[in-house]
Amino acid sequence: MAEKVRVRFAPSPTGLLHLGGARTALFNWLYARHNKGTFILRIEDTDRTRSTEEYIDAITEGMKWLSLDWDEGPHRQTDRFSIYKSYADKLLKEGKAYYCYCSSEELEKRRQEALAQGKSPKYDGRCRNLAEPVSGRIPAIRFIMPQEGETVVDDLIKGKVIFDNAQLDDLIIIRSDGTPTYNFVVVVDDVDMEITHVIRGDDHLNNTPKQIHIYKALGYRIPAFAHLPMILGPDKTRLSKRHGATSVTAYKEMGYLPDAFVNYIVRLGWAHGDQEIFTRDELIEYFSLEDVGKSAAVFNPEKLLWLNSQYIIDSTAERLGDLVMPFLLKQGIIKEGQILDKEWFSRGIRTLKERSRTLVELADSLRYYISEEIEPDPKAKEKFLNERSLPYLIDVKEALKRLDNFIAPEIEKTFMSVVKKHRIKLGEVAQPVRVAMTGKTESAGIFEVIEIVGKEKTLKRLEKAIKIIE
RNA sequence: GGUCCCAUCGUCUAGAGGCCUAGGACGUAGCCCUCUCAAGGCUAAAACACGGGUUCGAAUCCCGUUGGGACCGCCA
Repeated sequence: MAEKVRVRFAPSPTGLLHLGGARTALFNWLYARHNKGTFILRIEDTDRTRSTEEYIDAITEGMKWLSLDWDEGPHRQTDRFSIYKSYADKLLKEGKAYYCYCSSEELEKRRQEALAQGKSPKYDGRCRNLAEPVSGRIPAIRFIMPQEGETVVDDLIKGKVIFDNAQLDDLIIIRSDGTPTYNFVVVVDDVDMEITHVIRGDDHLNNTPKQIHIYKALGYRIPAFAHLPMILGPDKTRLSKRHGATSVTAYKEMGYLPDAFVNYIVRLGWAHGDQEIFTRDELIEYFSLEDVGKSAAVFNPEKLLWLNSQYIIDSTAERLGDLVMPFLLKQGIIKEGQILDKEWFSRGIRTLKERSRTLVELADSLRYYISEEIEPDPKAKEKFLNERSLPYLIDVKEALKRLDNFIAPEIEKTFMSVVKKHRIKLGEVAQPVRVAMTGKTESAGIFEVIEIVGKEKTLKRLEKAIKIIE
């Protein structure tokens, strides 16, 4: 390895950071970290009408949430227009580019006609050999593509891909308004930033031969390419808004842990034997482009949910406590400034870790520990808070009232005495009590719930349930 | 329409010609555990798209078919 690896993630700020972008960023980041190289963030905002500051913030925030830290940037292409201009002038002077006076309306019309006739809608090169400027028109600048021979893209993932140059057309590198276009700036920037490996989605594979010719015209060495397969929605089409949540921010808000999310998307197109769960360090150690698959992957929310639950189980109660706080606030379970006893809070979380798949679910369960009052779910109330369970509830309440050592094992003993007295199964008393305590038919172990809720609130909740029945 | 890419259980994937009676994971079903729900454990159903080659031998190599996807902008 003679040369230091330099890679970049180059999103256009025309939307939030989506799944596919996040994975492209992740693979670039992993490649850089694995090879002790440099990871650069570059904002491709040459399309000024669609790019916004808000989206730039959203993208960097998404990356921060995933802990994908960059070493250089964010560079912004709008800050670099003079660089592109000078390269374009150079090409013009060397006869490798020319002014094109066709209007976008004319171009669009010709394109539609060609398509309608089933022909390839490529530019016919009519301005290529113009002797005189067309007066009254502001020209765009086109790059001259070779029309013969073939271009080979030697891709690290797809292998050798051969393109016929005859299908390439002279592409616009500078618009008539003077702004540069994507296929041009991407090359200039990758050259200027000394990018060694271009790792991006395979929707760019067809652009690559054009870019290779620009590299050549500029007299630069061509970087290595690695085209990542797409991530598709459940209907196997490209992931888009209609597939529901596609931005990383949405997953943050749904209560996913960033490490679980990263673990999920890294396995879309990459594998390391049979291993499913990886620490960040393992990812960096194992990651290799050779292990990236060629075929597109369908996004599967169920598996992400499972991974998230595994990450929750493996997290400490203290960390989960910090993570769940914003959700408790948002779900109205605690108020701003409300202070919870740390030890008590962690105990509660420990009982809920393995039954919460997301932080939203965890917060929701925490409600029955934290809230003063419990509103029983109507169905649960109907099924368990009735005449039949009334005597059990009364006996449990009375027994607990007499209990001083209010800890789970002692609470269990009081339940067993009620069970013995009525010759019933534990479930017959546990379920009504659960509904009284949590409002639901499922929860953490009932003795632990009672211990954590505490004697005072427990008695209140039982009394309330008894009152409901009577 | 043209060009390019891709093809193993429903989904993510392991698989570099014999270790494959095709492995793991999610999901699904059943059982165990059990105060509920989970978690955990065990078990089951579930795939090499199809057709030709090459080879002693093919999920693996080649060709074709079919199917899916991406791109063909003064978007990126």
